Amino acid sequence: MELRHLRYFLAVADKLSFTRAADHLRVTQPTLSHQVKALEEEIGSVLFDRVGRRVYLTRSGETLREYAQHALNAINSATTAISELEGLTHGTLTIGVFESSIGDG
Amino acid sequence: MELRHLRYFLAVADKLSFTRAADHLRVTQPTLSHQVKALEEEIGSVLFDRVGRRVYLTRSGETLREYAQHALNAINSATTAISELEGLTHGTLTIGVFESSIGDG
DNA sequence: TAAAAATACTCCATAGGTATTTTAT
DNA sequence: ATAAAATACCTATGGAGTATTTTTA
Repeated sequence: MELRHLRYFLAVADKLSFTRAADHLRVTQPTLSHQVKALEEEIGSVLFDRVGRRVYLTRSGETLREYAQHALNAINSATTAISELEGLTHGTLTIGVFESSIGDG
Repeated sequence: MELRHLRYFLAVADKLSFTRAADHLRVTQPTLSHQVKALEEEIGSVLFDRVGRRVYLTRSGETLREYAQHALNAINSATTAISELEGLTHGTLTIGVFESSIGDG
């Protein structure tokens, strides 16, 4: 399982449509269908009921949706936190320049 | 970013050694070095200080370690929860068979 | 000089695309 | 007849490997 699978799965769970989710993700519908199917096969559980053209989450799908959202939230938090760390480093450097300019005049 | 990056990163963070982490993950050391470097470039932050042969986590690395562990824990919880759902389905079927055998004898 | 990380390259597995078919409205 | 998902097939990106170099303890 990779984050790609979770991102694709969540888009379909959100739109309840492979076509609209694919459009949103800027990938093609067959790519999305294939990746979601691969995920279902890997975890050994069907995530969506394909009833005609309509798509619904199964119990497994609803369960995965919650945990997958938590996982992606954690990753977003990580990148934000690291950006802030990097930002602080820049901030410190900027203050150093500012202070030396005070000493000069 | 993919889960592979996080799994590899966490292994190095745990062992503080690319060689031993690679051995643990059953991949080669160059593969691991390359993937960790790709992760560092993607998030725009160095995750490990390579001091000679020694490897230490940077502040960014320590930060990512926490969030990455949360993300992977969520995914483990998801697969466990879904397995239990699938297990329950099996259990229900088994009970059905048991009940019909009571009716017959 | 030995041990570990980085680099250079090669290969192939697979993500993603196009074309088409299937299936319900 | 139409719209959406599935399937078949193809391409090419990049993940992973082998060989080697660099570095330092």
